[in-house]
Amino acid sequence: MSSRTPDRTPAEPVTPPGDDRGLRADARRNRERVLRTAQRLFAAHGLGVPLDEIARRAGVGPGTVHRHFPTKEALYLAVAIDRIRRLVAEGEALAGTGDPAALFTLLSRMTASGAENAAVKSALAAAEFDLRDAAPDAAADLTHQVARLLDRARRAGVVRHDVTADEVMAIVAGAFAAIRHAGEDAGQERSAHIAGIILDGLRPR
Amino acid sequence: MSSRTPDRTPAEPVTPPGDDRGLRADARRNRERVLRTAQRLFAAHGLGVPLDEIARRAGVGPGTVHRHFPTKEALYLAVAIDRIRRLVAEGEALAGTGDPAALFTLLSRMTASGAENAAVKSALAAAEFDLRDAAPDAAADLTHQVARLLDRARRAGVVRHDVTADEVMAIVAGAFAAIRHAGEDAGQERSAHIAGIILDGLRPR
Amino acid sequence: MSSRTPDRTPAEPVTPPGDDRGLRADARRNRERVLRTAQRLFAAHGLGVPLDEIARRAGVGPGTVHRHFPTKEALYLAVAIDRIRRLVAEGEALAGTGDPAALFTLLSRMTASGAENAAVKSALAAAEFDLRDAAPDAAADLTHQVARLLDRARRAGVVRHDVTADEVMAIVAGAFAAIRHAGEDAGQERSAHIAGIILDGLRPR
Amino acid sequence: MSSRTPDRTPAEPVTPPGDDRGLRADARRNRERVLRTAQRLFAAHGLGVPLDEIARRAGVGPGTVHRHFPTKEALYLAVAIDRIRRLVAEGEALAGTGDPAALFTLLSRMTASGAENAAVKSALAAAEFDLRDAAPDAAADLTHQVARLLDRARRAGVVRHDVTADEVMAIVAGAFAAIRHAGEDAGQERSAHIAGIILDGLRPR
DNA sequence: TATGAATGAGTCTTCATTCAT
DNA sequence: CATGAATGAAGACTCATTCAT
Repeated sequence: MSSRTPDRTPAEPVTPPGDDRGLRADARRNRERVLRTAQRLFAAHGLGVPLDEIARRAGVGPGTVHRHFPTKEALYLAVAIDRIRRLVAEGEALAGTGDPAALFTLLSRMTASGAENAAVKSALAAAEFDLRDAAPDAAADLTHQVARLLDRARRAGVVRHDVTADEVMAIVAGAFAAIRHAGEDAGQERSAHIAGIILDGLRPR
Repeated sequence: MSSRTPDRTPAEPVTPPGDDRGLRADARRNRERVLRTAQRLFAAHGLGVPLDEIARRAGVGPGTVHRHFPTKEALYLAVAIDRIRRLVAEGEALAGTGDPAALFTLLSRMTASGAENAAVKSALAAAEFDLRDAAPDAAADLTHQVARLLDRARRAGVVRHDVTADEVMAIVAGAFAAIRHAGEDAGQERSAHIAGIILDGLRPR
Repeated sequence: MSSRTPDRTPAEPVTPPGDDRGLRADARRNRERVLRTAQRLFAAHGLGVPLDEIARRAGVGPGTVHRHFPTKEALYLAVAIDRIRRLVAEGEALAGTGDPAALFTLLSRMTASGAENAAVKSALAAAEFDLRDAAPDAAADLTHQVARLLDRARRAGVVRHDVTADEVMAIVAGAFAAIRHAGEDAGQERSAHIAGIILDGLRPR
Repeated sequence: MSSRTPDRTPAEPVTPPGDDRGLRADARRNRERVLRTAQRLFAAHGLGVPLDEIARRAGVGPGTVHRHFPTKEALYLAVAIDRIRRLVAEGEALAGTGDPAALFTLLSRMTASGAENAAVKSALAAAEFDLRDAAPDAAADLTHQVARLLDRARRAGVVRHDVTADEVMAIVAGAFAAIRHAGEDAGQERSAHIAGIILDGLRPR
């Protein structure tokens, strides 16, 4: 590349960056495709999906997967962290509204099923690896976000008092599992119903 | 049982037998050891534990594991079915008491953590294979048992009306996952608390 | 056994003995059943048949097979030697008739298909182990028998002169293989035809 | 070929390609090495040779063998099909010469021993798996080729009339077995002699 | 002695990771 | 940088052989 095109990079970080800053456009596109494909496949078939399969579905070679994610665990992590970042961002936005029931809105969104959340369901519910060990920062951010909303809800009297943010997180993970247990084919409505029942347990008696 | 009815079960083992009737004494002992070891290891480390590891820990050769459980899937199943059988038996006993809240007693027992239930947690929560496909009879028995108790609880007005037996099963699976998510080290009390919150969602508003 | 029944063993060796002299009646019967079953299964499915399968089909436990034939190779050998012994006996009988074409009669009988010879076909044709290494005596006996008949046929001018007994043996092995290649379902007639063509090659031009 | 026809095959490899077209140079080289090693070892020690041994001798890892031949059976097949392809090609060439005795030339070549044919000997003679089931096309091609030459030989009166192409194939298989039976160490001359005697059976009486 | 359960070395196969093209 | 072939350490499973009942 000639020195005539130096003005390209400074404008970059519009979208929340992963670890893909400073990559060539094609490299970034590949990283993104691998990440999305991995989310889809992990969610659908568990963490046992072969990397070669992910590479094939993403339309790249296995070597490319390893260039971006040096080990399989790194790919798990990237998938989970990516989802969590989005949830934290959502929580941030909800916190801005001042709604005392924002906690439930966030939790509902988290459990609202659909392909989008499948990866989180899988990653958290499967518990085959523990996010809190692997990506303490991201997990802490999310828990912290939840803690803020929980605090507010508590002050407004819309949530029971004997529950901690950690427990809320565990219960959300449980809701994921329940939905997943109800079956892939359960449908939005059924899933929402189940999640609703579980979240109802959080309301004051 | 009073000592007045000694002619009923003298030849019968006390615990409900698995598929191990008619085996030689040593074979039954080994089968049992493998099954227990598998429960423990699956619960602790997921379904990915090598069979050779299970064999080693059970103090037998890998061939012995295969004699009793021809494939790894057969071992998963045997573990899960064994646990479910016990739950069904518990449900049977509770049904006999006439307590209208027996449903919650059973669910609490199901979720009551401890090594004993760890395998069910793992087997159901992981959902890496679906019991309802693999052992329809055992799963149906359990659901049926739950349905009976749910019906009674409904008539007594101690459970919300908009929930089905299948949904209760899903919610229990969710509670397993939540407990598991809370961590191996969470302790009985904490686990019971989380399960309690989730089950509270089932009570009438 | 009391000393009052010492007259039993001397009368034994009426049928050509295997290695089963001095066995109890039931033990001998088991040995025989294993041998026949092995012949049948080796012929039908090759030397790879599991010993457990042979045991099961013979209606005995695997331990019993090993009592009589300490290794699998010992069983191969016993099967092959048994067949060869019978062929040598047949050759002996034919040699007594004085028929100059007795060689062809023997060879035809050897190739005459049917279950009876299947084991030899397998054992010789497969050549997965070499009889001449493993049971030099039996093989030498048979070759020697063939040599005698070959010599006589030669003197009568009914066989080509440029062929040795070893080559005749090889050609017979070839005929076995040809019949086997023609298919299990070929039928007596077809098999005889093929064997006939091959043996015709031995006649003087 | 004279130098006057250079425009026919410039871009074509000389040996008929297997399924290795379009492979990278190193991949093709490895595939070839595995194939040749497998031919050699199958011929020398039967189909029971461990894949790991083949890999080791070929100087590749076991995974590489599986990349090219996903199962062991696929490797058997590839070996056998490769040999048959060459024989069909030879038959094709011989058919072009117009020689009425071309059948015998082809059969002699087929039976001509040496390392080259060892694999076919093994594959056909062992009959542990049936080519006609596994690779009907290749086997049919060869039989068809033989049928053509047989027909021509019959019209020229150099072969007996009561023999079919299938029987010729069986007899060739028998000749393989006979040669093999005569021993690895028999030498070209001895092998040719035995094969000659067997093929003589095909000539008119 | 017969049985059949147990053993454990050995087999095929998979797949995360490395490296030549 | 991307590709995809190669690697090789496991993993599930088989089966000849041994040994307790």
